[in-house]
Amino acid sequence: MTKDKKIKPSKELPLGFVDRQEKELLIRDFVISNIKEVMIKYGFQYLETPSFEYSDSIGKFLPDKDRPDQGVFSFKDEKSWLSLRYDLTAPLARYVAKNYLELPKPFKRYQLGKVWRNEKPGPGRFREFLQFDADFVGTKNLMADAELCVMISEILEKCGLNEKDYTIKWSTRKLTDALFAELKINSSNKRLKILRSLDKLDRLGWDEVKKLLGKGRKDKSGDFTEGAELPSNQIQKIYEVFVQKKLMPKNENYEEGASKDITNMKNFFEIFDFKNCNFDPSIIRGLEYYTGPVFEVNLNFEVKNSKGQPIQFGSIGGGGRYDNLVSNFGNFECPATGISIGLDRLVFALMQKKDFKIKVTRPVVICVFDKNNFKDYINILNKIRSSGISAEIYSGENKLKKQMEYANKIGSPAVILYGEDEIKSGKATLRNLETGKEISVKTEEIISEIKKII
RNA sequence: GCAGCAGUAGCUCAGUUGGUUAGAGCACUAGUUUGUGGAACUAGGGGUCGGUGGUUCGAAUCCACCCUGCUGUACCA
Repeated sequence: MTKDKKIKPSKELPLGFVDRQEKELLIRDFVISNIKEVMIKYGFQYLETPSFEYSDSIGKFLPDKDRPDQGVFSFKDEKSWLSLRYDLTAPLARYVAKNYLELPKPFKRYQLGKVWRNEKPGPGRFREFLQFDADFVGTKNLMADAELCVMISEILEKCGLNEKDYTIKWSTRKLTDALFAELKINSSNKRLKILRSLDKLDRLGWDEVKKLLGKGRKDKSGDFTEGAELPSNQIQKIYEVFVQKKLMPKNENYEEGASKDITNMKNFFEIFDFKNCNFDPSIIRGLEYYTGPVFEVNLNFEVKNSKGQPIQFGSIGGGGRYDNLVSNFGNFECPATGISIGLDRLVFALMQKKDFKIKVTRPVVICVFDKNNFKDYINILNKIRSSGISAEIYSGENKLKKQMEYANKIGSPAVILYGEDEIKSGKATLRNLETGKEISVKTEEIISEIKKII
């Protein structure tokens, strides 16, 4: 080892990236296996696309800038800009456009994969995370939108949540379209500002959103956010629609769009006999590409950070209909709808749920007394392993005390001692690490005795 | 990006109005027990006090800038 500290490499992780340990990974595997089961049951195809895409095929155009727009990780090879994908929807649109003629219509696929965002991490939010997406491509039928909600609910309940642990809320973007028509707000900039403000209703409450719609808002750290500068009569109108939920006054835009979406969705939920969702006009979802129904999945139990403080957790996923996204790639009509779930966030929350337990398998440890006796140890080891039980021979070079400490630390259920005394008597010693009880067993009986312990 | 708070041992933190060799608990190592973990006791190792520059006889402590983390907020195709 060198004494010069300056040449030691850093042991820190890049901002927003984390190491994940066994418990979290096992819960993630559990969630994934549930997802796969449900997806097969609902008839979705499994797809994988690469982590990198050409920047422009996933919506990043970089005319004269040195780097593609912030938010994505990008680099330039000899010819083109490449970006790590920031979601799974954009690559899906690219994939569908590329294989349009061959694909069945509608095309139903699901995908699990990491996505990356080059932005500031928050509580439970990282710059690399695992996403699950399921989409219907090539249908205008709102049954698809409703079925996505039914399906996601089935996945969550399979993962151990009960119906009170989560909420699915839905609305349609046509509602805000109708509202903008009613209020004669045509500036897309202003529309966007209003949408963003309304999207914060559940987190901030109406009083704060009201400030955002008007002159602006100061948050609790003292930072000021500019408002949309709407006059108070317009704000009042928005209040009636989105908070009081008195529905829209009659106008053609509403009748033809939002109203149809809403009755359609309600109808399908009824036919599916699906009750665990609520119509909520304040569900907006910031994304600009949504065109119809939108939905959001929220968890209802308290989530804490590593310091034990409760945090604003927000939604674990959501989705909606994006009828124009795929057609960006070509001159064909291609309506679509889909849902995304942030798996790491779901797992993070599941880990904190009191009644949620995951089984971690740890090996029985065979202690080493005599380095010349590995033949016996391996015999015992093979016998245990071939019966399907996890086991290992202590792989270090320490004395018994250290071996016991090791077994204790890894959470091993039991150790097997086979030293001079055991060789003489022909019986191994099996120590239950939880109770500390030791018994002497013939090698043939080892397995049945271990099974009593684990 | 903006704002608030924070950075002292592997971890959690203490460190008085600036004053010699910088502390505790947990963890680690060794021993009490050379064939026995989770308890106890004894001893020990481990820190450029986030970084750089400044003020000072003297800085973990004061000042400036930077870096990192947490929380909120903005943006999020």
